[in-house]
Amino acid sequence: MGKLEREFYNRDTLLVARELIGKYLVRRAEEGLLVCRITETEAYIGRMDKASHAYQYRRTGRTEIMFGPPGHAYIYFVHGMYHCLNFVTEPEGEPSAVLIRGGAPRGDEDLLSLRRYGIPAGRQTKRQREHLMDGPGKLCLALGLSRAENGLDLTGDTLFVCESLSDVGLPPCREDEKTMRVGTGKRIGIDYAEEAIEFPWRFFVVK
DNA sequence: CTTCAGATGCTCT
DNA sequence: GAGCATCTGAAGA
Repeated sequence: MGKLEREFYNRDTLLVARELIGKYLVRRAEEGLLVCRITETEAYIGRMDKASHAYQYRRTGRTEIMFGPPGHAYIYFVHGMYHCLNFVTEPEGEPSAVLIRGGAPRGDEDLLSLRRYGIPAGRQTKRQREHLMDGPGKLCLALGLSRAENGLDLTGDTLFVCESLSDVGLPPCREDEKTMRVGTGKRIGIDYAEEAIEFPWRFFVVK
């Protein structure tokens, strides 16, 4: 129980991606703890995956962090406007990561809403409430993550994953107590990846 | 509900 | 210079 340790990430990327579903992502910010339940992930394995930035061990300034030890954040900038959060997996030298594609707000929802929309949760429209962090770019906005956080050690205190809300002093969430099933499917937004388009490497919560 | 154009700038060749 | 692990609002069904 408690915060996930480095050995959790030092494993097969598909297993890590699947097991992250339902766990809690915590970011310690200046204004307080930003928390969400992880609801959607995708696996990327550089060794043989054409969708990975590190395909065939392609090592550049951007992919460098994936070649290091597991349990670190890989955050990159896309489409001129957004950021995507990943967790580095597998032993050092095997460039692999899990993309955090979506979350559900937990804890103080005002903090998340202020980061994402600049207004407290109570002033959100229904549409805003339902799409607060249901995509990788939106999730980074709500959690206040950008390249400044690239490389953060997930075994530290500023960005980490834990098993239970009680691990960060929050009461349990009714919704999360229900038995959860994990769905799988093709990854999103990788039309360039040829045969890798078909890999069922996306994982998500199904009610 | 779905589709689609446009925004916008870093990253790699 | 081309492309991108995205998002939004508008318009149509």
